[in-house]
Amino acid sequence: MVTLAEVAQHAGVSASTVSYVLSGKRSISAGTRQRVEQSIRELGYHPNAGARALAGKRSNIIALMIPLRTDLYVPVMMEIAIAVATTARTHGYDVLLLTGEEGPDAVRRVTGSGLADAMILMDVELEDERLPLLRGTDQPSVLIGLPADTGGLTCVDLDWSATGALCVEHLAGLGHRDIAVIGEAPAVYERHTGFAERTLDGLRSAARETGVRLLHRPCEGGYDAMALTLARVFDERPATTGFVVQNESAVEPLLALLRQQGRAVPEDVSVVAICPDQVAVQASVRLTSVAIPAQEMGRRAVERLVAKLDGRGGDEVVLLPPGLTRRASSGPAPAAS
Amino acid sequence: MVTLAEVAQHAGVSASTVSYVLSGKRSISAGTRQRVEQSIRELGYHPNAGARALAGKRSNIIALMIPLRTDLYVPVMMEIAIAVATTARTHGYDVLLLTGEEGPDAVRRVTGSGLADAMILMDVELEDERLPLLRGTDQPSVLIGLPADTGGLTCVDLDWSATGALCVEHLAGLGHRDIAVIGEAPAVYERHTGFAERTLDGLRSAARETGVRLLHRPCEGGYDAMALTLARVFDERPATTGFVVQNESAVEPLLALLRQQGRAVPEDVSVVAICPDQVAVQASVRLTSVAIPAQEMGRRAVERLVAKLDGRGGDEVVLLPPGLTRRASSGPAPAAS
DNA sequence: ATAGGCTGTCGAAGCGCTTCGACAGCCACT
DNA sequence: AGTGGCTGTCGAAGCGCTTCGACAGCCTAT
Repeated sequence: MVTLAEVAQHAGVSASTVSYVLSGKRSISAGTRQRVEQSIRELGYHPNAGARALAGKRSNIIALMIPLRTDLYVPVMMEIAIAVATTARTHGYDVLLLTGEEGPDAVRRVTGSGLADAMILMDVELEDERLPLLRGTDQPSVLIGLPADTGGLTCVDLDWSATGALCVEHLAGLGHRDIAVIGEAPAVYERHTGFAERTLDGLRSAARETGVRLLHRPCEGGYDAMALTLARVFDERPATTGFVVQNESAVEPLLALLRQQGRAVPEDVSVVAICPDQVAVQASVRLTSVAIPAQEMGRRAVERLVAKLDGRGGDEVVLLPPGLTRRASSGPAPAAS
Repeated sequence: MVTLAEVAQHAGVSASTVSYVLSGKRSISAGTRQRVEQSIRELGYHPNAGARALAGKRSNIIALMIPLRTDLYVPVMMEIAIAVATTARTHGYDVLLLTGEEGPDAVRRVTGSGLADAMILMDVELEDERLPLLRGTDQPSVLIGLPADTGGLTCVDLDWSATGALCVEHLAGLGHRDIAVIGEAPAVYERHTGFAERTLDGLRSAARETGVRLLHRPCEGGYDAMALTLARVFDERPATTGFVVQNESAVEPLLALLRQQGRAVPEDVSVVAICPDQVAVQASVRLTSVAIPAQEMGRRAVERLVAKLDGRGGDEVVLLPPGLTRRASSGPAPAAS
């Protein structure tokens, strides 16, 4: 293991000079700088992370807490995690992966041990038990997701309410009067996940404003669950011509079932999905959809966090505006039969 | 921030005594131990990670390098990552998330800086450029996946070759003579990802032994790509009655297309998938499948790694035996028409 | 009664780095 | 020529922990 002192000796300067070359916190003459940099390269020096954290009082590590569950759209989580990791690296930070398993204890542990300088929390519930801890510490944090009370917190999320509204407005604009919403699994609503409830709010208020009828049904993913749900929908509202799907593992089953029932998309029934673009494009019918900007969310979260670590900017709620892309799955409502 | 010294003072002992209570490396009288533990609790003490790493020469962090790409089955990666994180925690380790982006540099950085004590690499290619570095360092590592040359390396993986063989044997045993393999995206084969090539080997040698004809076609995920591939398959081998699918995002499209063409599963055509159980169960036809034991792989990788860190056990290749679960998508080959 | 061996605790050194204050040398003013 | 202000470099003091050697006190075997 090469140490600072060895580099210093090799370059013929003192250890502190090498340190200042590395950090840029004091001016160094061009000649000295070059000699030091040369020595660093020749010796293959890497600063020791522990020593750095100890002396500098910051670890240059960001903790990312991901959900343990896999009932929510996993690729989105993964994409966020990857975006967080790569963005963090561009700012000189590494990412520590925490699972939801430890719960609030993880927050205490990380805060207390100085393992990480800051944290990003995913899968935030409306009344999340980790929030009091976050408010009670001076360690910066960013939530991906919106709790009920955002006071004193920094959050980044898609504007789910606007997302819901957008879907309804699109369908209403095409003349659909009866819209069914295929939602996430019941468990997601039961634990009061913010995005699910907010989407619902947006859907409902847009329905009210445009005067369309809305039927919301949670749905586990998969073919069988979807079949049951769909049967119930048409049972209760035979005139349904528009679907909004928020559960990605219900998308393909829904399309298959509609096909099977002889309902053409988009001639008889229109479908709007809330899902990553990749899913929308790969489906058996290219889906009109509102994208979930996973990368953007991860990137923005890190950027806000780094800003806070640098003492720039304070608490803030960043809501990304949704965008609807029209593809082949939505069209004018059929004439009433 | 509470320090060791403060705990020591509070408990009326020396700092080293507190340290020994924490580490258990020297015997401590019951009374002293209790007083110290009491003080730790009262003060809410957490050892400082940086200081610990510096003095103890180990960070208690495991680095996990996940692929940046998302053309491979993402939920599997995610499940592995989560399993790694939770298993690591039970052994007292945290997990640092590295993306493939930095490539070999990440290995150098982590090794050189003492950021992590060991690393786990995912998405290993047959001739991976990170391998020489791994062999050249004394930092323990485990690969999830199998490179061409496993000398001096520890690897954990599903036995893909046996997996392929199992699929063919199952179909051959049911009387199928013409089998089509729907593989991963072409890019996966082009970069010589071990698991894809090994599966193919297993499929081929089992085909040779059972005397069935095999047609292998790489396939991007999604409906359109699958439609093209399927058309080609039936064009070249009209008598095909068995399918092995290794690309999870091709599973549902395949089923939909077969249905659309009036080919009943499993009466006319049998399908065996290589995918996580969840996918097999959620599909529109409950799929006969060989499971990808993502959790198991993550867990085993950490356990091997911890063993190496503890000086137990050396290099070793752990191949998990595949298991085929018969569900509704496979049955006897139809009588030749 | 004495030597030897345990057990439990302490003090001090040191891990590799950052950062503060000191200061030598130089320039540009008076 | 003298003062003041820069600029670039250095030495030393820690950061909070682990670990080594020392040793006091006690018990057992002779």
